[in-house]
Amino acid sequence: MARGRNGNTESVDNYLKAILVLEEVLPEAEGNKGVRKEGVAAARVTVKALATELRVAPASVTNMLQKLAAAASPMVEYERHRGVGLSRAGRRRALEVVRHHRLIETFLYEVLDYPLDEVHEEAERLEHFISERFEERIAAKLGHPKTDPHGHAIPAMDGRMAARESMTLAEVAGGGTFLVESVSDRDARRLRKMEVRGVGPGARIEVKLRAGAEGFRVRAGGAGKAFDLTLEAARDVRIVRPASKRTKK
Amino acid sequence: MARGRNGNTESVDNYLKAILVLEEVLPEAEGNKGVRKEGVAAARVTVKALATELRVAPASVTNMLQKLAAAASPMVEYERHRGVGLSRAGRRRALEVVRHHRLIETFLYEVLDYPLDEVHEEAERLEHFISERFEERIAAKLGHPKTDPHGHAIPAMDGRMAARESMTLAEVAGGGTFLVESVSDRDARRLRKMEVRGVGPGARIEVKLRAGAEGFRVRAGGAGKAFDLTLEAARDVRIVRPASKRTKK
DNA sequence: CCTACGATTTAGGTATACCTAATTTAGCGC
DNA sequence: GCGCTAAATTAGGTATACCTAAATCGTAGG
Repeated sequence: MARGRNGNTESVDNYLKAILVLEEVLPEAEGNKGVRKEGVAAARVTVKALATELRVAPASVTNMLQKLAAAASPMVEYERHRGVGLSRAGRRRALEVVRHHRLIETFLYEVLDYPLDEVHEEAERLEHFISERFEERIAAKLGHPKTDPHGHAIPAMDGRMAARESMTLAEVAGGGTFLVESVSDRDARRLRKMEVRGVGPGARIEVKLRAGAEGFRVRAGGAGKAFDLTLEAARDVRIVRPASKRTKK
Repeated sequence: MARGRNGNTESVDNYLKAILVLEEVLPEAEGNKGVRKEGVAAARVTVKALATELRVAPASVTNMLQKLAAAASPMVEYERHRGVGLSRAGRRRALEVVRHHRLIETFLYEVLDYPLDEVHEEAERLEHFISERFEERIAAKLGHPKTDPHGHAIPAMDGRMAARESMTLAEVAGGGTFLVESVSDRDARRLRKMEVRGVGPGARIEVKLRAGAEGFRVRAGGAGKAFDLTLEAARDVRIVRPASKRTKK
């Protein structure tokens, strides 16, 4: 039970969202070393990746995918043993849920003065249950923002979203000065840590490779103290290359 | 699945809320003609009444009550064939859900500029999913309001709620002038109709018994046009007796 | 080419929350 | 005190979304 405003259950929406995330991330993630067979549309998402992302047993994923793919107008393209991708309708819905999530986060932060590291959890729950009206009203109240407080782009109503030219901090080869585009909201502790150190969207950071160990040494905006980031953590920070004058709110 | 912020499912919360409503309404409703056996604590809510309120089959209610009553610390006092009542814990939770509902309604109306007749539906869904933090933040934003936009009292955090001295319009014997305390939000059409006619919380209305038919002829605040209300509709309007200077926001 | 391993799927089970149909119970009128 | 009826309960079934354990598939390495 427990259906969101549209006809999907909360579970289904979560599967769609997870597929979207994994589809977008795959071409950059390791384990898929840039080699993509020509002609093949988009990287297919594996059952295992979905199971991990959703913290669910692989068998549960297979079951759900079979059901989704069997629907009248499926949200998902699925072939046994060959992974899944979103159909056009599925992508539309997934982007709508992401839009909800990011608008809610922005709203909690801007209007309800939530601490930055608490917005994600609340948005994760509410994203499934708000109506179109609610979405529209908070978007209007916020002046139709383009990004959420973590720096992530908010998809437009029609599902379009600004393409990103950014890279993750983990991909930085030599070090240098960068502008922070976004910081992942998935780990609240890490997020708070970064926030305290002055690393947030729009911040200018200096990055050095860490001598000896893996990872980076980072100093924010001149003001902050330098601190270390593991490779793992660096993967959660997206940066823009040349530290131009470009400013993000 | 789909649990609200506490451990209850959405369904369980809805049962608790329904029991609360029926417990409070019973002593005034017909079919229970004021005769209550002395000593008996509170009117017990029947399975049938719950089934009707929740739009669910009676068998489903029996099942659910058995499960609720069998819990470690039950939210409900239930004996086969003798109806249900809320336990202390159950009443606390039910009042919390009502508090959520009414705060959300107020928030949607005041902050997000919802039309009055749309707040109920949205609140009905969201009340189960907001966190304590969300509740606290909107209450603060609104200045800890005492009533929602329909004129219903908002329970305090500790579950206490202003006792009401009001009566329903349906109980008016002869007619006269009254102050509107509240208008039920359960029927959006009716609510909109009343709003257009100027009948809302705080309004002063003149009431006459309708000649011939059942029901009432009502005129709001001198300004509005007179119109008819069925007995049914009159039961959804609560009024305060002497039309004193008392003002409600 | 063929095998072994990891990924995937199938089979069978749990819990929630509904349903309908059949049965039982309470209590009223006579 | 009996029977009748409405209310309540039991019995058995559905759908969702999980789970574990047991098969099976695909493919990379030998």
